[in-house]
Amino acid sequence: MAATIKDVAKLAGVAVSTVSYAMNNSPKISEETKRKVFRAAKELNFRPSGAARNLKKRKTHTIGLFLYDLGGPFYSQVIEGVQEVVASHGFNLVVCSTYGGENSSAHRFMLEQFVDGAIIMGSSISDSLILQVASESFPIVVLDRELKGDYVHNVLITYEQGAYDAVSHLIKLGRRKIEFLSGPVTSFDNSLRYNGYKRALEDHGLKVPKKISMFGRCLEVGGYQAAKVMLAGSQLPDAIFSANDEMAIGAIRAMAEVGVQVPDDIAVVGFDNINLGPYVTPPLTTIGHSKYEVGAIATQLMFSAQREGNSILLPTQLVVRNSCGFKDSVNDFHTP
Amino acid sequence: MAATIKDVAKLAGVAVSTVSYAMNNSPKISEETKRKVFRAAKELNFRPSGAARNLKKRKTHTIGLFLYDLGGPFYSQVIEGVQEVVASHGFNLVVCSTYGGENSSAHRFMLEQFVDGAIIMGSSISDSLILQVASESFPIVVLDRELKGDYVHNVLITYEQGAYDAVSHLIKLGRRKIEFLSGPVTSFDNSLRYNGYKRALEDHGLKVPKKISMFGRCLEVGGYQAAKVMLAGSQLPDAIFSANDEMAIGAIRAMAEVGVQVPDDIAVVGFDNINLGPYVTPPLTTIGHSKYEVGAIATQLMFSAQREGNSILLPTQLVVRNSCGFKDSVNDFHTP
DNA sequence: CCTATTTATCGAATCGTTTCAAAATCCTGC
DNA sequence: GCAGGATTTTGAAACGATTCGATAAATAGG
Repeated sequence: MAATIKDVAKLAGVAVSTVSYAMNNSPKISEETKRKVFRAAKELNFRPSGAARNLKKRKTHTIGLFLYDLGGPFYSQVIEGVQEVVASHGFNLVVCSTYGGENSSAHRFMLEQFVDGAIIMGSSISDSLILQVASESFPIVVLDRELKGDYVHNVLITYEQGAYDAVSHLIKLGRRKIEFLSGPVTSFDNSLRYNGYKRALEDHGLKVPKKISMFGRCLEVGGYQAAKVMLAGSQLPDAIFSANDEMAIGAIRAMAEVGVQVPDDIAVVGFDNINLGPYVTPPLTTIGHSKYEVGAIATQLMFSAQREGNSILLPTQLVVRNSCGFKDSVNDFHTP
Repeated sequence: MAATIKDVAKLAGVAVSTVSYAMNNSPKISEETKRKVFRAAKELNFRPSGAARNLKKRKTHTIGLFLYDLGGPFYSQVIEGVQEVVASHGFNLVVCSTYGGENSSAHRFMLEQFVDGAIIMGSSISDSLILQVASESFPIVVLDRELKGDYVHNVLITYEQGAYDAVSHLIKLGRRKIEFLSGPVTSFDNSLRYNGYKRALEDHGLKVPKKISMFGRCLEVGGYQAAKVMLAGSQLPDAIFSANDEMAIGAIRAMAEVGVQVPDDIAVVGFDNINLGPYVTPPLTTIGHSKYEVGAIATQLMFSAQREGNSILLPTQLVVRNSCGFKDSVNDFHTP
């Protein structure tokens, strides 16, 4: 099998501890001995066992980023932010999925202390597990919920305000009958968006229609189907506020199919400002937030090693494009 | 600190080995003792150390997926394919970046045997390292190059043929002066695409123009800039074959800005069939390949545990949309 | 009732490193 | 040439689980 430090020691004619020091480039070891050790190590193709090292040091030098669904387009920028900061600290980063509940890789890694810290997004890891494992040697940052506890930090986004802004924008443009295209009702993010939507309507003296249910996952096809159902109804709204861009795009497709004009007949505003937004017809008005920053800040928070849970709130911006019927782009921060 | 198996043993009044057996639900242990042990474990909030387990078992039960850039939109479906198959084997999956060469997480994980197998995509992990570490207990699948060795498998895609098909399609539609928008010249994928392009031109008796260099990374903005340079030249081509969709989309944007009509003036064909393709104006004709399948098959290959390196070749398909001037969609397999 | 057999538990060795404290070796100045 | 300090090297004890073989306890058969 693979050579161990013992084999190297034997071949180099020194003690095991000497090899260890040499491999770690300790100044205690003379240059000559180091050379001998390196030569032996190379000859045996020696590679130190991470498992043994981790066990002895009780550290893994690795941070975990736990996401529900690794494939999601939304995540990629968050990942980049995390990656960058983790690397700048000289740590390793592993990204893994929380899909599968108790049996997910993420779950196991948290329990078995495979990582020295975690950034968690997209639920499916319970609050209680997080509170159970968070500690000085295992700080945790959650991105998708408010959770207080020692060594548990939050990075949140002003989703409620963002939704408020989106809907206010629609109202300002003269829309009165604005429906909400909802994501999964259990989602914290979704309910914030709904609250903002509701508050905006109420503040402007409009009555709040009943929620539109959505079909399947919170994706393009869900928006498509929801819009189809809506279009089959009697009273069409004059605007739709969608809990995310994917669904908004699906809704636009559904409307295009039956000849409903966006934005002339119905205005649409999405949420998240995904890359696709500027490319659809009409280009999607949406609420943006800086995903890279979320990742980067979350990671910094994790490394800050404070006991008391910190909570950071990041802003959203209205990104005006065409789908709401207001052509002059005010602050289109993602023109491709 | 965290409780160890020893503490549990003491509290439960049994031997360490008994706790171990109990925690692993061995039938050797009586139900009563198990209950005692579980109670003690819960009370101490005991969580077994993965590092210790890995060391003793010399297995991590984890597969690594090593990508250059975790954020890439292209990867997400590959990741899903891998994730699914890995999970179906009851293994953990970690995704990590090869960015940073010797210091990348991926590099360290390979050396330190943090994973029991690896799927590698996007170079930056050298052939020699792969050959060095591949073994019966560490099978490797590479997705981006041809590499032969024991326990090293390849999953390749008929990129050359795909490019040939794309260019032939353009020629069939009457285009004669077809330029190539190149990705990084060092890339294996890119050179296959170039070869297919060249062969198609030659087979049809057309002369091969000199390559268009590209600017920056192989992204939308690279295509945009390259097209700008091209448009500034005297002799415009009547078609562009782009090494990937992102650059094709950038090129289309550049042309739209100066009033060059796609596809009337210049036809454009991309490569990869990314999600964005159907949404741009005009919808992008491209060469598709099944990314999910690549991931799934690669993973199966990895678990197959064969010594002799296997090589699997997956096909590409021409996806006709509008950007090449042929409206009737023949086999648009990604209508959203 | 005693041996034979099964069933439960235990002790100790082990996985491959790190690291402390002790031992060995090397200097340096007198 | 040697005491005493600095420098190198070493041995052994961890780290926290698993697992083999041995022991102890329970059950069964005659």
